[in-house]
Amino acid sequence: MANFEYNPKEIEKKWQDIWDEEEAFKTSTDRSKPKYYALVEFPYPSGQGLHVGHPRPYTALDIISRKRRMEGYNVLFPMGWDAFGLPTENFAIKNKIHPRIVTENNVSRFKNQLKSLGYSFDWSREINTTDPEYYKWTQWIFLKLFEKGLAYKTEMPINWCTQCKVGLANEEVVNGVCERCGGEVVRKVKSQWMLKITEYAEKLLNDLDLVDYIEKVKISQKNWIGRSEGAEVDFNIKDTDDFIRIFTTRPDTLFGATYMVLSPEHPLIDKYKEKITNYDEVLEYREIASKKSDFERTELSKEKTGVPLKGISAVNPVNGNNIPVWISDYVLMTYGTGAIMAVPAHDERDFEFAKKFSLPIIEVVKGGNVEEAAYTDTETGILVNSGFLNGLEVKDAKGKIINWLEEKKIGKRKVNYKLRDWVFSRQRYWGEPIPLVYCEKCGWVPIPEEELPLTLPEVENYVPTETGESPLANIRDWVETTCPKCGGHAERETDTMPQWAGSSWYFLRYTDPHNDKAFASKEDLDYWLPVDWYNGGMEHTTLHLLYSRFWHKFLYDLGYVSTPEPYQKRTSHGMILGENNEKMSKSRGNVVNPDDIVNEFGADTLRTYEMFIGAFDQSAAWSQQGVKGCRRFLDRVWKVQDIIVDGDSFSKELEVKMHQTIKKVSLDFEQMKFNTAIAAMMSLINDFYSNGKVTKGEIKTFLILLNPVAPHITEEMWQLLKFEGRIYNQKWPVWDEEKTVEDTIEIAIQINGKLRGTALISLNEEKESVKEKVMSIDKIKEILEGKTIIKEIYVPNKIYNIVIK
RNA sequence: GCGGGCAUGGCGGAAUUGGCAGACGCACUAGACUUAGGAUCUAGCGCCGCGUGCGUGGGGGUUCAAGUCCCUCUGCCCGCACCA
Repeated sequence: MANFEYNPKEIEKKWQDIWDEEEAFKTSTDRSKPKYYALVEFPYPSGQGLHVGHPRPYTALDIISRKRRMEGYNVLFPMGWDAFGLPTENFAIKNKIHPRIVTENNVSRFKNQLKSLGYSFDWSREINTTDPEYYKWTQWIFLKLFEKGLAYKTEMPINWCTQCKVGLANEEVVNGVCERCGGEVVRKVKSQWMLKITEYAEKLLNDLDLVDYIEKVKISQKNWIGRSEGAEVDFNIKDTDDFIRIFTTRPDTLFGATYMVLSPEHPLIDKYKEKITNYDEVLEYREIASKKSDFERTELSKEKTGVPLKGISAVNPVNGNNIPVWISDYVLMTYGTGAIMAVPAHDERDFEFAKKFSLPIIEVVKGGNVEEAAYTDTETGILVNSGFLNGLEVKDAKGKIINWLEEKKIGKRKVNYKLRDWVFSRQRYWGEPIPLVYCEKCGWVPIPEEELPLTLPEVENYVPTETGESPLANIRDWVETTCPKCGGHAERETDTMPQWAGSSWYFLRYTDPHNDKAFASKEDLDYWLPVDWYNGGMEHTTLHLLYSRFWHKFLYDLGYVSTPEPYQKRTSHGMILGENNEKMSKSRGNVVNPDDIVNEFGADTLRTYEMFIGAFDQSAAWSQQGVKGCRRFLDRVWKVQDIIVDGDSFSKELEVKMHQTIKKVSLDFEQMKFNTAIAAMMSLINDFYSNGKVTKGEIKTFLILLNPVAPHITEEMWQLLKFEGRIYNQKWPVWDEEKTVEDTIEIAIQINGKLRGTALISLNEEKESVKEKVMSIDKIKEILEGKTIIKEIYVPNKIYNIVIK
């Protein structure tokens, strides 16, 4: 029958064209169907093209999407391009090609590659963050944030990449170097646009309860937000009316505070420069600290450094003791109040500092030896040396001292977050222009909505200026403009937005991508949101997820979207490593190009292998041999055509196996256990061959099960076997639970827990009758000879265990 | 340092509530078909001293029964990293 070879090259192109022509995967406008929104992270179209890591999540959700369509859902499964960003710009600078052209080329390459893999994306909804029709709305959302006071400009030390000459968010600094280029990062003070994500800290944390994210994603969100409860306490600066406000999570240890530490940047230092007798020394320390990158600050942490503020002392409010004030870079200006009370007896960092500078250590919680090490246990300790707190447990002491502080109005209960506001400025060309102008008279003024998008001007040169200004700053006729408010002279903001901007709301645009009246219509947003299943890499689980949740919540508060959370479910895929078990990279020479796999083996083989390679959420090493095995499987699927016989139902021999496989594949797909689902299908194919024949009913079901994984070969066979219509719009098969179990079962016979034989029994056979069978087996009789049976345990349909002495 | 994850044949990896460890694939071995085989098919394939033997990183425990539960130790991977 199959007198021709399986030829993926031919059939894959053929079916991709047919699907396009038939608009097979175009999202339906039929609102009567239940909706399903499946989302994968849209790629950054790099110059390298697709690598084999990309298809892993795409294939996974393509499988889910194809299955959902067969289950009767109206499915939205879109794709687009996160195309602003540094690599494109750097490439453009180097090769003197406009980044728009570079982007176009990269996108077209990526798109061809994705198309060759047969994904069921609705390409009519393709979006591109660099398209003015798209970034118009990115700018629009920014203006809303500005309008609501959530965008502000401030002078602040930022991480400055000396190589890219660009400001980086904390998150983009990895191990002290620039995440993208690996260049040195130093601190530099610049005026920056910031977004007040901290205002949403509590909601971003609490609403994690509303969603179904894998646990490790929730944990990383929580850690990043970093909520901690404690108190703010004011310490009087002796002989002044000023106070040093500190934040502590251990107000119970207040009696043990023997000195204070300010961050080197703390403003009170300037205020009291007259009083500080060693001010030169202080300035010198501050200078050194500011030059250090965050990385150096932490790297050199083995040894604490600091300078006392001579001439200044503070008063511990609980006991009136005078205590010295120091500055040290282990106290960060960006957390809490930039100042701490130091309790060396019960904080490791303070302990280390106190030991180095011979500062007093007072034990206030019993349980350790505070001469040897800080005692930080909060569960068991009892307060000592602490006046009215003596004898209390830590948790009770905390409550009591906070009440006391609040009564005396020298402190209050306080919640702090590690999360900081989002640095939203980039001094770069290839990003969304920030749609604000600065007017001497009116200050920062948004450009009118009808003038959006504010497009990027054409420039000769994309290199940032030496001073760190964006290249836009050099285009005077773009910069110079009039104030929309007063009509006077004004200048445009020349910073652009970070790459995170466009990806913070792209999932909303997919619901209505061509709308020119709104970022998406309320109707489409209401129907499609939330995203039912969002899969992406672990590397995006903190930032992208947090940022896009923030924007979504902001739009929710404004009434534009109707769900408090954007993504109902979030899963994560593991990385694909090279054959040598190392991360794939050019320099390691272990990169596998998906095009080569498609050419040699076919897209269906690539898809099958990517899903078979191992547990979806774990990293897995590529194996060319493994790819071959999957191709061999598809060859065997193809050749099954030789043994097909008539019959719409399942044969008696295979009925149970068929139902078991339908069940296994259906459930495994849902749990992203693609590897075992494919294993089950391989096993079924093996059974087809050992059975010597397959009915049309069996092959039909098999092809539908395999279709989400290998859509081309199954579509082709469906046609060759003259089944009706297209496989892509068949119904997903259902299993009959009763038919998933054989009526004859082999059980294990154990003696003292060790396997000593097996017996065939009928399903749910009574213990007595099973016992008879077991006791009649020669080998069992032999072992039992002369022994005493103490106990017999029968687990129905599983084991029969005899305990003897 | 803190948080999370992992450890099973030669390799990738399977194993509901504890219930026949090693599904499925790769590699390997033997045979068949062949001028040929890096194609295909058939069979075998955890280890050894071949036993009433041993075996899921090491040690201990609970249980009739442990990869799975508890205690403890070791090693690897990924986040975060002076967050008061």
